Amino acid sequence: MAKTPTPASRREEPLSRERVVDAAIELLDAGGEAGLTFRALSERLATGPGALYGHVADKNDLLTAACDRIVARALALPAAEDTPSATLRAVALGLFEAIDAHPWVGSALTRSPGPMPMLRILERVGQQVQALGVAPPAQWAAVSTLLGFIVGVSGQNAANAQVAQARGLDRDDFLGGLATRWSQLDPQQYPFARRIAADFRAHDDRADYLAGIDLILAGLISTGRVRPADAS
Amino acid sequence: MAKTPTPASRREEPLSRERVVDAAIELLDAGGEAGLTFRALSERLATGPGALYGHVADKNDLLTAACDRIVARALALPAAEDTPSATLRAVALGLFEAIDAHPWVGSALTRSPGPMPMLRILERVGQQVQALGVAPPAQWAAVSTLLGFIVGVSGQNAANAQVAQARGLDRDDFLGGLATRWSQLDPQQYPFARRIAADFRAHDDRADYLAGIDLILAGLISTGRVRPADAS
DNA sequence: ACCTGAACACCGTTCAAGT
DNA sequence: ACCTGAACACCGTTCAAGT
Repeated sequence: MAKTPTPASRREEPLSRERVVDAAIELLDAGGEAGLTFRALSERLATGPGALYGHVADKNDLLTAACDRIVARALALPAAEDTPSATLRAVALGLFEAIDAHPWVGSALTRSPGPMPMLRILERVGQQVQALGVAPPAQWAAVSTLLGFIVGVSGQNAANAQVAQARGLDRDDFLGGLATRWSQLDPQQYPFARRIAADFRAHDDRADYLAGIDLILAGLISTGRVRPADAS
Repeated sequence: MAKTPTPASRREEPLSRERVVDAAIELLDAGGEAGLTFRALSERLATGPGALYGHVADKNDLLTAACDRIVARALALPAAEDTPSATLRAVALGLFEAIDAHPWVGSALTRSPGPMPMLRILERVGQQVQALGVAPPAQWAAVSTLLGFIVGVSGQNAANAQVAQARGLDRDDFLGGLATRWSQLDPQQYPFARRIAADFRAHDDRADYLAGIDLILAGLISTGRVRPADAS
């Protein structure tokens, strides 16, 4: 029932945008998007709420900056692999895991399409698509498919985790409960959901995610946009 | 500068969950997620804010119900086509257009993974995946890929539209502005974004979205999970 | 049984006053 | 120049009082 997990970092160094964003990430990780409050944040930084506006335009700016920090870190991690498609898989998995660890990033990413965070992902994914040998006219469609899939599925997965956490369940109990409810649906109206329930209970998010990436890569190969040799 | 576009529906019939959700959708369409307020909603329904809690558990319940209404309508529309993949494309496009017309549905969908709206989409997409002849063990991975892509890309597209609308720009001006900014990026750090900028300016969201669906279908075929004859 | 609307415990944001 | 923190204009939600 601890209201303040860490008593608050004392005020040694002066306030800075970096320190504000760091503290915001801690609050977001601890309490989700609802946990980020200018009052809680200023308390943690041992100052008044008004002081934050010297380093951050508004709450949206703060959320985007926090999101960007996580994304930048996640993209910096995976090294170049032997083949473009292996690197692409590593980048995609790195993002999946970063969003899984910081579920609020999922919704924050979708909200701010213009600025930095999405651009970083676009660049990293785009470079691999180009390295795969996709011709310029087809590059945009390939990148937009991959981008949508990566951000969409990672965000969905994180949302699942958030709901589970909010209800105090672990992932397996949450999926299990959902699967049980599906298996009890009206067979006339929901035949597929009923039948898939068991597979859903046992599924591996990470494996399915990577399978999706591979499915898209397979599509790029089979439509002649990538030479098979270029995809690991 | 009209604060109340429609003066408010007079109170003839009694309050009901349906009427509350209908009014919520109007507010959401008019002002996005920020436009939905229990005060504005109760005013529109000529009652007090407290009265709404008789028909709706809380704001999240209301948002999910509104989302579900839109999704149910969108899924009811597309008729069965000649082939499963053509039907799948029609369903996917119907959702894309519904989310484009009601951008708040994008984020609402991602937020509530358990309940109805996602289940409806899962069922509809799942039935087509099954009709395509995908074997049961591979069905879940195929459905989860399609689901993530459909919801992810549609939501991303809607978020773009929302940001553009919030800044008072039309879609072309918004994309054009983004493309211009990309084309001015540092060529060392963002070579891909720079080069893709022109294609991005000219791209067709709907066409790219359908191309993504086809890419995933092509992947299902080439990995032997679907017989080519079964995909239109 | 259902509605009403004031009241409660919060928000993000601003801005005069301080240092 | 930068911080402070009270004040403003809002929220979602509750609940005694009404009908």
